[in-house]
Formats: sequence, structure tokens, C-alpha cells
Amino acid sequence: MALMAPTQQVKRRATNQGAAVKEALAAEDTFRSAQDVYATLRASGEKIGLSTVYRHLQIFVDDGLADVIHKPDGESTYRLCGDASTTHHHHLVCRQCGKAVEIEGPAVETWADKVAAQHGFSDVNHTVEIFGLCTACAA
Amino acid sequence: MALMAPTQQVKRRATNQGAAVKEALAAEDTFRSAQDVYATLRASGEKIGLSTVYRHLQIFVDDGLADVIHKPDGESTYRLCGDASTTHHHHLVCRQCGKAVEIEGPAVETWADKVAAQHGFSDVNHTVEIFGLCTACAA
DNA sequence: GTCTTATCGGGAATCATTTTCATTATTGCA
DNA sequence: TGCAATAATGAAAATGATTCCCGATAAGAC
Ligand SMILES: [Mn+2]
Ligand SMILES: [Mn+2]
Ligand SMILES: [Zn+2]
Ligand SMILES: [Zn+2]
Repeated sequence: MALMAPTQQVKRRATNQGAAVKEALAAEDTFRSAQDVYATLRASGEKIGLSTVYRHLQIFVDDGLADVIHKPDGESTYRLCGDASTTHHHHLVCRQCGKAVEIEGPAVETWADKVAAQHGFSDVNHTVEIFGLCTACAA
Repeated sequence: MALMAPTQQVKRRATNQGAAVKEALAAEDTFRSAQDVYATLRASGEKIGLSTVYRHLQIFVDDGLADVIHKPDGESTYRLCGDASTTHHHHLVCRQCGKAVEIEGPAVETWADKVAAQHGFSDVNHTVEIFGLCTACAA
């Protein structure tokens, strides 16, 4: 059994950079890479370093504010989570522009757990991502 | 609509290196990284280069002989496919040792297509991976 | 055996991500 | 309000997987 670390809220300082990264993500319902966010912020005159962008994106993930999807080419992309860490969900993602729709599939959840249990696997989680072309990109 | 390239069977030469990579993968029902396969082969005295390992792993994927899973840390892992490219399936994978079981979920397939269609997405595919600890690693 | 060229592999190049660490800015408190 | 404690920053270097380059090697055809 894993030790359950107390959910100690880490003390975080409010900074311009942190706010800027969050705004950049909030601007679109799209999965975006750290490099992309960084380029966008710099282009808009924001004073921020690449390390800081990576740092905040990871913080968002740790805090359950953002989801991350690893593209086949290895690049990680981030997107603010609709309703924070409350609801478990997955995504329908446009492989062209990154636009994403949050989706739920209760049946998939139970299926995944059942299959894992049947094979004796424990401490289970899963990834379910549907990729395609959004209507805009299909044109 | 995508042009359907003629399924021209590429002429491939039989080499010791290609066979060695396939054997290394066949030895275990586990997803393994290129670096890992390379290290294993060299350790067993095999005369092979890292580039060649990557080359053959990619060939296996192109030929539908192997599946690839991208780990969260970005590393790609490969595993020979049970029944070649015939059956679409997913995997239940041990996040500790990489041991994998091929699984099927017809309901998930139809669900994925339906959800995508409802949102107007086209040219759809999906990834479904269940991770956990196998009985051996749970001990 | 000889030729053609697919394959090999050492090493350099890419490139996203991480680490380092001196500098800067935020927050709690006197 | 003033200041010390320290969290945050970011430029630069390091890391590490993967790809690229290209002269050397070897499989397959005749
Ligand atoms: Mn789920
Ligand atoms: Mn499927
Ligand atoms: Zn799109
Ligand atoms: Zn295991």
C-alpha cells in the first residue's frame, strides 16, 4: 500500500508569470505545448523564461488544474481542466490544431477496472484519448 | 479522402541485426524501449548499433508486427503484436516492468466512434491503455 | 565471383525538457 | 512601512532520447 501523503496545500506565491501562463492556456480550449505557450507569451511582449513556463504547466498538472496529453512525437501538451480535479474525464482531440472536447464514458471506466482485475493487476489507471479532425480542420 | 497507396511489399534483406532485434522483443511479452533492447543485445555480445535498433523497431511498427506505447516520460516502448495487423486491440500494461496483456473491448470501439461523430470529428482513431501493477510487481 | 545497392553503425545533430544557481520579487512579520 | 526569509525567476548548461549523415559493409541477383 502506498503511503498517503497528507494533502498539504503547498504555499505558492502569486506572480505575474504564473498568471500569464494560466491566461495563455485559458485563452483557448486547445492542448498546447510548453514551447508554444512560451513563444506566444514572448510574442505578446510578456517577460518570462522558458523554464518558468515549464514550471507552471507542471504545477497546474500537479494541482489538477490542467490535463496533459503526450503527442506521438513525444511533445507534451497542456490544457486547463474544465472543472478542476472534481470529475474524471477524457478528451476528443483534433490532431491538427489541438482543439479538445471533454468527454465522459462511464461504461469505459467500469470496463477498464474489470479487465484489470481479471488479470490481477492492481493500482490501476488508464488513458483514453480519441483523435480526429475537427470540423474546422477537416475543411 | 486519402489516397490509398498500393500496398507494395517493400523488399527487405534478411540481416543478423534485424533478426536479433526481433528475437529480443519476442523473448518477452513486455513493452521495451529501443535503448533497453540495444543494451540487452550488446550485453549478450551482439554486434549491432543503436541506429539499427531504432530502424528495425520502426520497421516492425510500419509492418504491423509491433505496437508502440509512449510512456509518460516520453520514451517509446515496443512489443511484438500477437496476431500481426489483423486484430485491432489495446493493452493492459504493468507500469513497473512493462509486461502487457492484449485486450479487446468492442463496446469501447463503438463508443469512441459515436462520440467523435457527435462532435463532428472525422478521420478518427483512438488510444486506450490500461496501466497497473502486475501480480509479480505488486509483491 | 562480381556487381548493385540495401543495410549498417559511429558520431554529430536535433530538440524537448531538466537542472543549476545567482538574481529578483513576494510574503510574513516586526 | 521596512526588512529579512525564501520562493520564484530565467539564462545558460546539461540531459537524454531520437534522428540524421555518410562512408563502410554485406545480402541478393546473375
Ligand atoms: Mn476514464
Ligand atoms: Mn480500440
Ligand atoms: Zn482542428
Ligand atoms: Zn510488472
